[in-house]
Formats: sequence, C-alpha cells, structure tokens
Amino acid sequence: MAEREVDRSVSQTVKAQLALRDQILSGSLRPGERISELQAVETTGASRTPVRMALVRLEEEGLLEAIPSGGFMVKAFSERDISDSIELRGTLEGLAARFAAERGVSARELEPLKECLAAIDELLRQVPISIEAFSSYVALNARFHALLTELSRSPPLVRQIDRASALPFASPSAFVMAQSALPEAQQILIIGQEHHRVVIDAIENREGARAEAVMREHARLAVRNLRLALRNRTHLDLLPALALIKTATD
Amino acid sequence: MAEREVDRSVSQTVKAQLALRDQILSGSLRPGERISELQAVETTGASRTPVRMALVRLEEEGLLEAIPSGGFMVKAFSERDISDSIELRGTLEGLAARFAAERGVSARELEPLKECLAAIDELLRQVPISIEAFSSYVALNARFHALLTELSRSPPLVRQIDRASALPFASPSAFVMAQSALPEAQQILIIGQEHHRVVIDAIENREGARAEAVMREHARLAVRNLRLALRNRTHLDLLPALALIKTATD
DNA sequence: CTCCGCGCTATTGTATACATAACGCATACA
DNA sequence: TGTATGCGTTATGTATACAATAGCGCGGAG
Repeated sequence: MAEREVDRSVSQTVKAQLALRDQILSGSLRPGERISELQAVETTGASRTPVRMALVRLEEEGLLEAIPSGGFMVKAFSERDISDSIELRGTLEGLAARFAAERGVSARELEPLKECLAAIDELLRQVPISIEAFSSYVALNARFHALLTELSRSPPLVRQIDRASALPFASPSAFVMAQSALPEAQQILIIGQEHHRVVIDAIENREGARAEAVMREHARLAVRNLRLALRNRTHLDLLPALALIKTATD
Repeated sequence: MAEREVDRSVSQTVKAQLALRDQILSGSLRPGERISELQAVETTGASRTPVRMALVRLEEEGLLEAIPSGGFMVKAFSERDISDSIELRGTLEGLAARFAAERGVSARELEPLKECLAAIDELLRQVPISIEAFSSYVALNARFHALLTELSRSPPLVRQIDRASALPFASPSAFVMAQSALPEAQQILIIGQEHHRVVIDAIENREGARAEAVMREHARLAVRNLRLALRNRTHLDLLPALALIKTATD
C-alpha cells in the first residue's frame, strides 16, 4: 500500500479494536446504529481484515450485536439490563471473595489491597470531593476489584468477571457517581469503602460466607443508587457516563 | 476458486467454527497443541479469512488461547478449573432462578419445564439406564437448564450463562455421568432431578432465596461427584467425555 | 394513485496475494 | 565441542480483489 500510515508498534487488529471501542463509548456511534465496515476502515486506519476481527471481538465483548442479514450494530441497553449487569458482576465477585476466603490468602497478598483501601480513604477525606480526586477514586476502585478477583486463584472465574466487566456500566459504584455528581454521592462511596474493609476482614478470617455476602450487598447498593439516580433525571444518556468512567479507568 | 466445494447453505465462518470445535472436542486436536491455520484450512474446507474469524470466536469462547508470538493453541484445563467452572455456572443459574422467582413466572411459561421434568422421570425409571436413554437424558437436562435460564428474563444474564456453558464440562451433572458409567451414577441423577423439582416449586411460590440456594446446591453436588469420579480413575482424559456430552446435546 | 416487480447499488462475505516476523538449522569461530 | 550468528523457510498478520446478497428506488401496470 502506498500512502497509508502504518503504526507498527501495535497490531492493526488491536488498534482497530481500541479505536472502535472508543468511538462506541464516547458516543460517536450511537446505540442501535449500524457500523459500516468501510467507515470503520477510514476512521481506524486499519484495513478491512483487522477491522472485521475487531468487530467480532467487540461482539463477543458485548458492545456490538450481529445483525442477522449481516454486519454489526451498537448494542442498546435498557435500565434493567444495566442493573442486572451490576448485580451479575456482584454475584461473580462474591464467589471470588468466597474462593479467596476458603482457599486462604497470605498477608503479603493482601498488602496491595490494603494500600488501595488506604489510598481511597485518603481521597474520600476531602469533602466535597474534587473531580480529579474522583477520577483517581475510579481508578483505585477498579484496581481494588481487580486485585480482589485475582485472589480467587480461579482463572475461569477471573475470565468470566473480566467479561462481565467489559460492559462499562457494570462497574458497581463508579457509574452512579459519574451519573450524579450529587453531594450525597460521596456518602455512597464511603459506604462502599466500608464494604471493601469488611470483605478484606472476612477473607483474613477465612469467613467465606461473609465475604461473599458483603460483595453481593456491595452490588445491591449500587443498583439501589442507580435506580435513585435515574429517577432524578428525565433522560438517561449512558454514553457520556461510560466515556467518563472508561477514560478515568484507563 | 476453481475446484473448492462450497456449501452455500451456511456461512463459511460458521462452518469452520463448528468443524474446529468438533476437532477440539473429539480430541483430534489435543490440549496445548498449536493450531495451524493452513492445516485448519485444509480440514475445514474454508479459506483463511473465515478460519481466522472462527479462531477468534473460539478464543473468546474459551476453547482456544492466543499465543503471544502469534497464533492459537487448544486450551488446557486443570481439575480445579473444571470444578470452578461448574460452581461458577451453578452460581449464575442460581441468580437466574432467583430472578425468575422474584419477577414472577406464569403457569404457561412453566409448562415446558414440567414436561422436561416428566420426560426425565420417565427415563430414570429404567434401572440401570441404557446408553440411549442416557443420551436423551443429557439432551433433556440441557433443555431444562436452558429454559430455566430464560425464565430470568435477563438478557445479560442469559448471555453470561451461555458463555459459561460454552466450556463443555461446565454442564453440572452430565459430565459426571459421562465419566463414570457407575451404577450409583443413576442415583446422582435422581438427586439432581429432585433439585429440578424443588427449583420449580420455589419459583412457583416466588421464593427467590430458596430457588437460588437449590441451584447452587445442584452445582455443588456435581462438583463433589466430579471429585469422586476423578479419584476412581488414574488418568482423566477429558476429551472423550466432552465429545460424548456434546454429541448428545446437539 | 398505489402496488408489485425488476434492476441497480452499496455493503458484506470470501478468497488470495503480499509483507513481515519467528523459528530452526547449519556453519563458523572461540 | 559448544555457542552464537546469520540465513532460509514457514506461518501469521495485513491488504485488497472478487463474489454474492440484501436493500432500495424507479418505473410500469392495474
């Protein structure tokens, strides 16, 4: 090919996947909209083969939906889809916490979790929390959940949780915050932080049932707050919130 | 292309995916083995592009693993991976059962479930069960679980359970039977059938917690029996069992 | 004026050619 | 004899050409 600029540092497939995901999450492509391969080729700079690979991956990821007659469209989610996804992830994380507690975790492995906890505590001390601090919070929260998942020592479970988390709004508490920059939102984060503390304690004491229960409660809290936030807004526009979370998490 | 026989009834991508999955599950390709695209092209009859798409899908499905330096290999699973997958699926199905119970299900919707139940009862009446009857059992059992999942009315959850079930050994009780054609295996199926009965009863009476608990117990039973079956065999060869289950389920 | 049918166009699905990177082998030098 | 380096072969990643299908619009007929 003559004039196409090729970035050889990452594969074209990955590049296309990241670019398309960005377009979806940032709202350039709206839910229900059909994705044109040709257009995707132009915007991503890759050729059709890697673009198609990326589309397949994004479909498996749950962001796209295959159209029976061919091609893909951006998936649309209902309010219940979202709350179900949050609860689903909470259930999975509950299982992970139980596995961690039952299988035993060394003090050294818990260290990074506790550091996360302390860092979040530090951030939440300022009232009201600043945008920058909130952004850090989202990143730290994601890290905490990822570390906790790892403690299960169960590759299939980790994999499944990763899949469940691919849907950006599945992140338990961050979504609610991103939606509603309400003053009481900080209170919600503080409650969530309490859950984090409890789950670590339960794992340390090898109380599997308690570890599981608190993670499920953690998700249920997020669902309740999602409902609350939605009721305070006439129209829910997911995409800006998704973009906010994702950019902060990266 | 000149002499390539092209079957236009299904897409080449789907054809390749099915063919490759068969090869993996039947044991033609062994765990850890690298899959050669060229070889796959020859055995599936599709060209490289659809073969690559199929490989990507199978990777997302969990049957293949990407090799960092390029290409794919057949994923290998440990005993714990398998038991974790069963418990994982049980947890997800428990959530589905709870959703069904909490959201309410009409008598008409429960009808097909009860038919499944009765059909399985009929099969289990013959002692010892024949191979043909067992094969029918596996199919009916899969249908029961699929129907139950659907009752949750939660597309994200259904999707996730489908993913979890892609790993063939994730099927709660069928695996154990396929492994060990022991006389006591039938007793296990009968206990499982009792679980099925309880979950339907719980859903009818809208007892979410009970519905969830019994599905998780259902999976735990399968895990216990898996451990037992494995202890009775010196070497576990998964693939024949997988093939048995999959062919019976199709 | 409306509805049915035909043909065109645009877009996806498939095949293959080309580029590039990894692996292995052989040879030479220490 | 062992190791390192370079070249060759092979397989993967990418680009593009070709084929087929589905959607759409236009025109004619009732």
